[in-house]
Amino acid sequence: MKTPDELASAFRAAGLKVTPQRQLLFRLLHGNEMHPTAETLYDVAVAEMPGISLRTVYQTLTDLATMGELQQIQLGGAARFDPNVDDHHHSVCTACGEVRDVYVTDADAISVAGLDGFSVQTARIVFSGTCPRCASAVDAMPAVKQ
Amino acid sequence: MKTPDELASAFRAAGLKVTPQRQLLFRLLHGNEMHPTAETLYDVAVAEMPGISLRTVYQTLTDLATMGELQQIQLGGAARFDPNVDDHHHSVCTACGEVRDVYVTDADAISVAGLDGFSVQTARIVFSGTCPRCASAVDAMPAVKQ
DNA sequence: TTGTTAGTTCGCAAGAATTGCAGACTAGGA
DNA sequence: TCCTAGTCTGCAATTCTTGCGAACTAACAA
Repeated sequence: MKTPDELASAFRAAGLKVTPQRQLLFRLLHGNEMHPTAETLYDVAVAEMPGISLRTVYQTLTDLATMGELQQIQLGGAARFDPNVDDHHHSVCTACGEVRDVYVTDADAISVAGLDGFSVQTARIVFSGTCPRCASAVDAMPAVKQ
Repeated sequence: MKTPDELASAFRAAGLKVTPQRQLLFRLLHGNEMHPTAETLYDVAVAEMPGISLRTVYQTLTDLATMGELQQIQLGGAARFDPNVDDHHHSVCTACGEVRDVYVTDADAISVAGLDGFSVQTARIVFSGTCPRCASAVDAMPAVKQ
């Protein structure tokens, strides 16, 4: 994602206004690797700007996603937003729900069957499994009877 | 997914009952490549069994997914269900929303960075783009002024 | 065949996530 | 400073899904 200043310019260039609410969200998102939901981001935003509405957070996130400054990730439950728009993918821990960025190289090496003329714009990979922290938490747990 | 008869046995073996509603759904799902939502499947089911409830469809789909007989796909909007539990992936047309199965080989060839001890259980790829039908529909459309 | 009961179905209400709307407000140019 | 297109907020509405309880029934035993 662009820097807050660059986003401000981009918004003005697009005929959109740069409001304090938007500036706050630009700042909270920049470099953010938490893959927040709208609600999560709202919680943080409210702490800095009491009175900002969840509606505005949704609106701004949607705007940014439409402009391609944000990647929207659907994993079931609330959508997550990722300011990292580099070509990358995600891992999701099925235990704690944490989402992390994953970089895949040699993706061109794979062979795909069944596309039958389908023209691919994006290919997104989601790795599901257990993050190191949750894996060690299980190890540390006392045995549980089934 | 197993055949309806095999599913019936599996359900009984698991201490679950085989009701007419479930048998109908087993049948509607078997070999189904439509990737239906719960609602879509319900519409078809009601036609054959007036009175079956959407609640039961959700319940049965959840049961099947828990048993691993069904893959649940989250793409935003309603969840889709895929009785094909082979190792495969999906393409989604951004124009018409159609979901199709896609088979990827040599997937092991890719290199992944950033997993950092994350233990992968499943990797799912979603290809987004335009299906042949929608692509040709666009070609056939008169030019539109922006 | 009948009785028993654990599991199921159904309808409704509730919950979570998201969007539509309208009135008050304001950024940014004239 | 004024004007106005665009924005913000709160609320209602919508969509998708799940919780719950009463009525029902598959499946097993007698």
